[in-house]
Amino acid sequence: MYPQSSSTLTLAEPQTEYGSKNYQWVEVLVDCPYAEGLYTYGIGDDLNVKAGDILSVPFGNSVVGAIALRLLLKPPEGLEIEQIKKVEDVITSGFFPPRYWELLTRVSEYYLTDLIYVIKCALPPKLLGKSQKRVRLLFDNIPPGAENFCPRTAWRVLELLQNSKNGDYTFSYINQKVKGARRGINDLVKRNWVQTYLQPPAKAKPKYQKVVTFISDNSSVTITQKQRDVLATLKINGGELSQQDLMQKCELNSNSVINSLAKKGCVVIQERESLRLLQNSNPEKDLPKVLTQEQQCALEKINGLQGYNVALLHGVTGSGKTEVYLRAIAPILEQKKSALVLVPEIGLTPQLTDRFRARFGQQVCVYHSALSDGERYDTWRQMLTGEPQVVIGTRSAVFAPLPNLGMIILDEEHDTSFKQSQPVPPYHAKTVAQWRSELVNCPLILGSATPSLESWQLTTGGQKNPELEQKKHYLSLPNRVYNRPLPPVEIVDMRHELRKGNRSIFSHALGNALGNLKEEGKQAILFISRRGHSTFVSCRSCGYVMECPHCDVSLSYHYPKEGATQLLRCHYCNHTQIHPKHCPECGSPYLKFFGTGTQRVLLELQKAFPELKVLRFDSDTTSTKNAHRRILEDFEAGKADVLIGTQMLTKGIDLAQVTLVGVVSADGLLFHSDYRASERAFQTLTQVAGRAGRGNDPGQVIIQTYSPEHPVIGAVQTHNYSAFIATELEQREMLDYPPYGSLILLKCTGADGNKVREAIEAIADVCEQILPDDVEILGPAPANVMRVARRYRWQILLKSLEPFSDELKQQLLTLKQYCPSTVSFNIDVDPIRIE
DNA sequence: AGCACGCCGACT
DNA sequence: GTCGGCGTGCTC
Repeated sequence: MYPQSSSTLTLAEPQTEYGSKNYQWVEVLVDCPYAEGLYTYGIGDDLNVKAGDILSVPFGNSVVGAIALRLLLKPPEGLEIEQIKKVEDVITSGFFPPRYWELLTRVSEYYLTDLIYVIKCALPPKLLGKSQKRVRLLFDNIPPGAENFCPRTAWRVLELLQNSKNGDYTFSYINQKVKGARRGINDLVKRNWVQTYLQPPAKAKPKYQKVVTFISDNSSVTITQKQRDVLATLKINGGELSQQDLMQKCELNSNSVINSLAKKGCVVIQERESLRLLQNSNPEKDLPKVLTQEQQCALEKINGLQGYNVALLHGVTGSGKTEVYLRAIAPILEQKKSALVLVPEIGLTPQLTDRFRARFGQQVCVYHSALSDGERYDTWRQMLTGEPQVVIGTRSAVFAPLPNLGMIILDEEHDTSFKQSQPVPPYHAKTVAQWRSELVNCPLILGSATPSLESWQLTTGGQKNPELEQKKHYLSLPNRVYNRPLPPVEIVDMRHELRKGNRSIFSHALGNALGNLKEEGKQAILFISRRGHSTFVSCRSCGYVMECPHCDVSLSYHYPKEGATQLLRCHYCNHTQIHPKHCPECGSPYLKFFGTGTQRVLLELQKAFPELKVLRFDSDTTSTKNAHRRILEDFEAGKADVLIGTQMLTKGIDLAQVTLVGVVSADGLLFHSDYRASERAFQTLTQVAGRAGRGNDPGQVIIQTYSPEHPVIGAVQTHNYSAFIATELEQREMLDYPPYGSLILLKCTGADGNKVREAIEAIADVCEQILPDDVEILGPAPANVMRVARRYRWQILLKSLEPFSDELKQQLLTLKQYCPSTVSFNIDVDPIRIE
């Protein structure tokens, strides 16, 4: 199926026998865009290179990361020996678990992305770092009055360097500050006033640690009392300790005692890689809970799965999906295999991680982008060991290099953050997870309270492929644990409130419920679909709307707290400016705010209910590390009565004290042009509503809207998922949208609007010619917001009832040639958001 | 992508 | 002549 990759594939597998043959050359894939194809390097005597190793090699003018694909006994034809450079260093040796290459090449081919990009996203950051060219000032060589001797550009470079702290900048920085810096630098180099040098890539080096292992104590040599103590301590601790720990336990000030023991052959000291793993919270042991009959039933099904199978665990909010995961993983670990748990955003699910840690202790590790590079590197190395473990991670953890994978779980599988179109490859973690479980032949569990239409269709609809039909399962948890009811959902028509003379953002019902909160000692969550204060600012006199100078959108008003600076901010490019006192168009002082954001709700809430303590939970307040956890912990500890937030509130928050959930306005979710808008709105509202009544006290949900007749609102109110999904599927089928048809989005962006438009039109013309009739070409059309951060965006949507063939997709890659260099071209396979 | 190289017009 | 701009092509 993947002919061009299969040859390199088998050779890169770790089990390949290298024997004692003397390989002198290696074919590598270099980490350099536009340098597709293989390059050959020589291997020095000092290095031991194997297929699958990660190397650093000289390439052009710099040192780049590379992956060794296969070893060669002689250099390829048509290449002079003198041309071949030598491998500089081995960064990491042999990490590819079985079938791993196949997974990577499959991602590369399906998502039309160079293999090297896929490899990069599978590896921890900085592992394939590129070296930087830097320029350093040679202070002693510069004569006084140097400016009179050299040309203008050279002088400007010199001046820049002299004004810097160390007289040392990167080449690209100088190039950016001084135009035509290259010549200037060359001139200065000739005069020997500056020096250029390459800074090698910052390698994520493993940290080594000395480990002392007990060997014997009945040796013929005599040992001292101190030495006897050390040996005793070692034996008590399982015969092995790190030198550091041992010294501490025995109150030794140096390693001399241990060294003399090693000389006598009583112990051995080894250098071993130590892993800087996160071991902060060590929660109490969590024991398996008594399962409901439904949980038991689902668990038995999962435990019975042999090899590749897809199971959708559809459990309403609060039905105890996590407990099912935990119980499903336990036997996997007993079989000495590992499990992979994928979650939408790790920062939002500290509770899930804690729960796993409490159950499985040190066997759990977490892998996501909020970790420092060092932590990520260590976690990654730790996975390679093959020890049975549970890896909890976000999207990219689907590539976790676990050699004995026994199960993959995708929690909150409906979440759209599993698919991102930037940076490349634009993969969907669910799709990749499915491939991976197929390749390593293990079950895939998809869990959600609001399954995506794709997963629903996959596991409940009929499958054309009879093999898949046998391997799909639908497991349902329709009730909450302890027979807790789902919270009743009250819909408030805000037009009605207005007619009754209530101009506040809180309806009568929501206001009442908030007013009773303190008395009842309960907590509430308020959901707002937007951050900031107001969504746009407009002049009452002339109607002028404040707009972002770089994007085609209006600016949002930010007013974090009383007395703070009033700001206007663009939510697309983050442009920020001070809120003007007067309209820039007509000078009128009457500027009015429209729309409701988190800040405004916060201020209004404090005004109406000064006795309530409030916490805000959105990307403005959670940008720092661990902020999510801190805010949630404070809230859980009762340090506030109300938690106000955006979409983040929908994900995995399980707080027993919350009885009231208020949606300040559902309207922001209901009206989007996107074909998935309804599905997403339904999921968001249902998930938010599900935060209520998870403890022993019953919950209550109030949704405010100006369009109560909207079908999504009705479905959320009645908790009727299947009815909603049936109508939604019908509409998708009618229009050939996923899960029935397939989509590919072609995007062109660039600073010159006309150029972008010309390029996309040329591409559309070619598409008409090369694509078969059954592929529908929608567009070209400008993106919903045509200009973002000064760049114009146009797109073409390709729609096909049959999946796009590999040949056809390859043809799409050739479309890039119709874009001039100033216009960038991007292909998004299976786009999830079309805007 | 960088970066060199080479060609061309403008200016001291 | 020299400087600066820009298009083309290469990296084992």
